[in-house]
Amino acid sequence: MKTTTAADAKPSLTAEDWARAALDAMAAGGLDAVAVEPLARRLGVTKGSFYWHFPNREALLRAALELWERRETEEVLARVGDEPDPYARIVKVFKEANAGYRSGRLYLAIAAAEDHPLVREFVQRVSEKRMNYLVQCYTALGFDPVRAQHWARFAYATFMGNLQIRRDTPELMPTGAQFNEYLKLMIKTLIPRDGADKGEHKGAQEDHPHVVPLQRPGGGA
Amino acid sequence: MKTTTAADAKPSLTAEDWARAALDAMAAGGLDAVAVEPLARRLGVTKGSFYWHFPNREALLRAALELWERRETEEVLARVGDEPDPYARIVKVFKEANAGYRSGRLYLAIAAAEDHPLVREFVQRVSEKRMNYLVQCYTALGFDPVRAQHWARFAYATFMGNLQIRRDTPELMPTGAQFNEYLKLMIKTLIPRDGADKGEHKGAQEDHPHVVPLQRPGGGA
DNA sequence: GTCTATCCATACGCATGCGTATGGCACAAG
DNA sequence: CTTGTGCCATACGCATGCGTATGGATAGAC
Repeated sequence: MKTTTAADAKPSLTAEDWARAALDAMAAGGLDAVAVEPLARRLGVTKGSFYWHFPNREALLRAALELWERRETEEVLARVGDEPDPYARIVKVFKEANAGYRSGRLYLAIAAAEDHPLVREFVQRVSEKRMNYLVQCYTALGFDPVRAQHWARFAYATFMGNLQIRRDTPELMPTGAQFNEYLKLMIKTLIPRDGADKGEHKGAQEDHPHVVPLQRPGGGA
Repeated sequence: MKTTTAADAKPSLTAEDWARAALDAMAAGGLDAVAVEPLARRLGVTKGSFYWHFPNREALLRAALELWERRETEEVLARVGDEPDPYARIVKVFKEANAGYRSGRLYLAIAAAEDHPLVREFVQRVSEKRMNYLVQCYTALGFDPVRAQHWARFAYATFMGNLQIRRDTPELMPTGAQFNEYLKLMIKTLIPRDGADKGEHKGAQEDHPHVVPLQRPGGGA
């Protein structure tokens, strides 16, 4: 069996193995947890291995952040995939985001080290990509640019805040049916039916209605 | 003149001076920035001073967190003060929270170190207090307990997410009139007029209408 | 079998932070 | 003037992490 995570499988590590381990450490203990010697111990080797694959700690950090950025964009594409309905796209993103806790936790850990210039650079790119995706969704729903920006920011903020709540005070997050109610409330509130200012949407459907309002197929990716 | 912040004024430091400096360091560089020797340098003294006021670093951390918790609760009380209208209370909290960036940044820095048991304890207490306050507001607006919880969590998440956005990608936050539009949108969306499930509120007033719906004076503090 | 490149271990110097031990200095009490 | 206490400096040992220098092991090339 090849685990590629423990200290037994591969007789020879790769740079990406180190990057993966660095991301794990980051999620667990923040930026300062990305230390060469502890990572080496966890990988079952010594520093000698590390300084063969990387010139220094900064290079490892960069590799880890690049891996993270790649994962993030791939995950977003894999999650929403080929969903044509912009309404369903937002719903999918929101549900997946609130379900998968691991990726969000990693984001919070990385973003907490925004004082590091390299980290800041990556965090900004990833955040802007996410926001742009949401802006495109709301634009496809018929919102004018300014209102699409506002609603996208609103939804993104709510999404990020839920991550924070789940991490800091998980007992404040409901479970089971209550959680589904909570999700439905947010989705219904955060996705008005059109770009008009009044009369948001008043029908309470089952999961999400398939009333594709604009259906703009040639979006992006 | 007594500055109590630099390294010149008081000939003798107090434990609270250290706690304040620890909070400043926390806001700037996270939990690991609360280090004895760097703080001593910043205060213009040496470790000898610190270990007279505190037995160890953990005690400083506790003192700093206690100071933080005290500040947080005082600030909330000072912000909303004696506002009787629950609608206006939520609006005030929201506006103050989005205006004052410093306190929110500190919260994010502290919450990022939730792996530390002591930090986690304080973060949970502060978060629960804030959430409870919001739940009370929504309850005063006529929401049943479950829906009050949902809306309070929703609003709190949005509030936290805005902090995060402002810290990580400030260029995604609008300024001036755009920001006021954004604020108004969130407030209008996050404070439905009553606890009913349909027909949220359809009038678009100026700032916030003074249509006190329930006016429950004997809330709590 | 020898040679060479790949991958890693060992050992060192350096820097920084924690905690302790001890000495010093100012100032008020007596 | 002495004494004691509050407040701090200095110096030490210890631990951990970064980066470097160098040697060793293994596997394919020839």
